Parts: sequence; C-alpha cells; structure tokens
Amino acid sequence: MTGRAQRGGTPGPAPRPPSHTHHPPEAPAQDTTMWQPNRLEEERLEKARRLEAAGIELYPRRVTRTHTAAAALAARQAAEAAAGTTEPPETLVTVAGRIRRASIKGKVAFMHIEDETGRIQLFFRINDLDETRYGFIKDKLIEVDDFVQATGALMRTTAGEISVRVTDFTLLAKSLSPLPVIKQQVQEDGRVVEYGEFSDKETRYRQRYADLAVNKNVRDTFIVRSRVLKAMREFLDDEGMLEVETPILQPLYGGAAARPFTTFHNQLEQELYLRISFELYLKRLLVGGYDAVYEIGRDFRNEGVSFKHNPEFTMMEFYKAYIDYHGVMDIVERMMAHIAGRVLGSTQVTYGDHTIDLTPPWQRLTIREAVLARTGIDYMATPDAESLAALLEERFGQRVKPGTPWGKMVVDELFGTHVEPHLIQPTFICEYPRDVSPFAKRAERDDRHTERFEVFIAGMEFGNAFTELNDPRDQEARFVEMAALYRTGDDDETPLDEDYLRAMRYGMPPCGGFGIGVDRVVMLLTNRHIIRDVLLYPHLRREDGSA
RNA sequence: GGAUCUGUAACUCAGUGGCAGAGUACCCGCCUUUUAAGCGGAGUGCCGCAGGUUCGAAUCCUGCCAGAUCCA
Repeated sequence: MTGRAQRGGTPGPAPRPPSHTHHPPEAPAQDTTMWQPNRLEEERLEKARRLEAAGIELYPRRVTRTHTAAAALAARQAAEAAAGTTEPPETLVTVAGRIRRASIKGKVAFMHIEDETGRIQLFFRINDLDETRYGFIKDKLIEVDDFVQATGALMRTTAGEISVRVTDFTLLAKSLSPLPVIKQQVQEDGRVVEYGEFSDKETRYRQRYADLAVNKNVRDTFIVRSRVLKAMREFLDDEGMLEVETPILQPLYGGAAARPFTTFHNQLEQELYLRISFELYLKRLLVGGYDAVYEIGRDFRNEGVSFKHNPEFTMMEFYKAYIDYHGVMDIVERMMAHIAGRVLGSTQVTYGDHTIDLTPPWQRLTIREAVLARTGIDYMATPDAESLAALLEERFGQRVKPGTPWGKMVVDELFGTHVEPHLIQPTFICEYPRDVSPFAKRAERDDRHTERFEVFIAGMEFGNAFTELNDPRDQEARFVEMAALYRTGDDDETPLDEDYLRAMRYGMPPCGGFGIGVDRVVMLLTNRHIIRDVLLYPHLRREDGSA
C-alpha cells in the first residue's frame, strides 16, 4: 500500500529517524506528501469546476432535512395503512444522504441515497425538473458518493419501491475521491447480497472512514461496541458504584505486569508514564471513603501487537469495599449476563464454532484443580522453580528461561499452554500463585497462593480480580519480594509505590476488585476474532516507510 | 524476534522470462419506472521501492518497505 499511497508524490523530505529521547520535544513529523489526483479524481475535479461555473455551491452550509431515510419509508407505510390504499394523500419530504447507487435511464433516473438509518430511492424525471438541473444528474456532475438533499412527494414505483419523486434537490457535499464500488442486491427475503468488495485489511484499517462508508457490517460492529459500553455503565451504576476518572499520565506505573510508554512533561521537567492499569489509583479512593468505584478508559502497554493485543486498549476496573473475591465473582457473572442480555437479547452467545452460555453461575475452579484435571499434574509436587522446570521439559519439552519464578511457570507454561485454550465456557480460575499476584491477599492456610481469580471465555483471558491486599506491611513485603524476583526492565517489574503504601497505612477497607478488557467483551458479543476489528483505528506502522 | 505468504487499474483479482490483462467502476453514445438496470463504443497502470542477472524482468536473484497468518 505504501507504494500506491505514494504514487506520483513529490519526493518529499526523507523520513525522520525515530527519536529515542523524549526531550527536548520535537515537532511531529509532518506529512508533506501532496495529493496528486489520479485519473478518476481529475474527472471529479473537472465536474466540480463545471458545477461551480453553473453557480452550484459544492459545500453549502445549510441543510433542511425533514425525514431520515427510515422515517420517510415509515411515513409512506403509515399513510398507506391509514388510507387503506396504495394511493394515499401525498406526503412531502426532504431527505439527505450519500448517493450509493445511480441508474440513469435517459430522461428518467433513479438513485439510492443512504443515511445512518438506511437507504431510500430518489426518482428523477426530466418533466419534474428543469432541463439544466436534470442535466446535472444525467451528465453525472452529481454522482455516486456525493451527499445530496432531495425534496419531493413520497410515491411507489411500478416495481413497488417507496421512493421520493424529486422536484427539488441540492448538492450537500461533492466527493472528489471515489469510494470502492460495492453493489447490492436485495433478495426476496430481504437479505442483502453484495457484489464487489473492499476487503484489503491494511487499507480498511488505515482508511477506516472508507471502510465504514462502504461496509455496513463494520458500522454495525461499532454500534454494538457503543451498546456494550452503555450496558456496562448501566449495570455498574445500578450496583451503586461511582464512576471516576484517574490520571492517564502517572509519575509511577503499576497495577499490572507490563512495560509502559514513557513521556516527558516539559515544565515539570519530569518523566511520566502512560498508565498500564487504574488499580492503584482506584484503591486509593477506597481509603478516601468511597465504598465502590469504577473507571472505564484506556490503558497503554508497550508490548507486541497481535490478534488480541493493541498497544492501547479499553479497560474497566471496579473496586468495592466489604466484599472478597467470591463477591466479585457474583458481580462479574451478573454483569456479563446483563450486558449480553441488553446487547444481544440473550445470554447465549455464538462465538466461532461455539455456543457460549453466560448464564450465572459460572464454573469455579482453583488453578491447581484445573491443571490437574487437564494434565494429571499436581504442581504442588514440584514446589520450586527448578523441579517444575525439569518437569515441564520432561513432560512437554517446554524450555523455560532460567530464573523464571515458580508461580510464573505455573501460570504461563502449565496453565496458559495446556489449560487456558480449552476454557470455552465461562470459568473462574481461582487461587493464583503469590509470586505473580503482588496485590492480592494470601489464601487462607496456604502461603503459596492468593485470593485471586481470572475469568476465561472462549479460550481467552477476560478479567482479573483479587481479594485486595490491604495490609500495608504485607504490601511493602510484596514490593520487596517482586523486586527480588524480577529485574528492572522486566515486563513483570513491579516498582515500589511509596505513595500507595502511605495511602494504605491510613487504613484501606477490606475490598474486592476486578479488571476486564472491554475490547474482548466486544469481540465476544460481535463474534469477531481479531481485536483490530473492534477498534476503529487500530495501530499500524506509519505509511511512509519507503525510502 | 522467527517462519510462511502477500503487494499488478479506483475495487476484487488473473498473468511466473517475450506488446500490461479481466470483471466491476470511470469516460462517450442510446434509453421516461430502474434496482447487481440494459445495449453499443473507448480509455485506464512508477506491476510496493531500490539494486542485480538477462538481448529482454510484473515474472528470476538480493536488499528494503508495508501487510496478513502462525509461532515466541
């Protein structure tokens, strides 16, 4: 795509070398590639000039729409029903939208225009308009992809389609670059078959506006996304939780195991991190006296891009006083069932080949039970890193990087490789090892594990929760323990946050908390298997890489 | 980071050493109820970028850029 995008471009300045320093700040690289119209665009520019020469404003300020496409269709149907005839009194409407199809038949012409509510046909006759203005349609000076407004009486064509018999029309916005061509055929049963496609993934992601303009199913996906967020907020609000906003720019990052993005504040002369989670700021609010808080927002992790990872993604976390992780599980089950019910009207979800049932209660297993059931291994028989590493190599030929902590091996290698992909129906996996869970309370009568769970659906991790550690002395010991286990710069590094400990020393109520990847919820409910398909603007490498 | 694949017209794609192709779109002509409209005609390009091999390269080789899939 690079080459195509650059074709005919003037030889702009060489791409800037990547900057590894954040200060002093540099102006962002400017895209100086001038637009070089291709042949089709030259033709449209010429049409634009001819329209302007005829006194037509290409981008007028005012619109006088009276009906959406759907409202106009409904108005005609209502009028016919009321009159009990297919010849009801005339309804005059003004509709507006993008021309998606044009069929010029000599002295008569048909168009479909589309707005967010759907399509409606416009019917033009030379008799109904003066010849000059009809000529704009016939000569395709106003054409597919342009936005127009049309006024006229609602009618039915001989083929029976509700249409606007156009007596007046206005160009609303001229399109200078043609969109990809997709033709539609509406079947007898109402299904729409599309001919031609715009399927090049790279172009669709880079030019999402064109993707949306042309692919209705993509528009629908992001409508569902909005409804998922709305249903989630509605549930949490109804639970009595307070929605809050905490800093995205943080002097110290924490609350998850991930590498952060760093940036620099010039006046404060200070490095700042883009948050990798909200956890530590939200729990400070429980110290402050709120019983339950939640936040929905963006997290940033400077890690690989994959079918389920984007460097920025949407997270929801809540923390609630006076419940433990079993209380959290109850809320999570009900929340997911509520969202699915609101968005899909059912707690049965089709995902790929699976039918997933989100109806509570969900299965609850300890990670030890889950690993034992799937592999026959009781990892407590190999209670140290060396013996577990030896077992992994012997049983599965898995080699683990030397120095990997025992619990990390249990979670990533034993559980992650052999159990996680099989967890299709929603499952709470409980009691994670302590050395990967620095903010979770220790399990009762078991120093190796914590009161932590993760949720798995469709073989993917959806969320993570603890009975939150609220003992400042234990928390400080955990920071020290993590510092000994993981090196600076490791993904799992957990920097000691003295301000967080200060807050906890004032007294933090016993509480449970939860975090969930919202993008994955959207993937589940839209049956999409690639995170980029539920992100409007997924991150790609910059386009102008070719030297 | 590794492996494999992909990049040709606005879109979707053929073309694997000998004149750059198809369908749709676009352009010209005809058509007063079409709807993937139809009929007739014409045109379309840095074949991702840069080198190399060759009498000759979209095609073979090398490097680079971008993307996809799988793996880490």
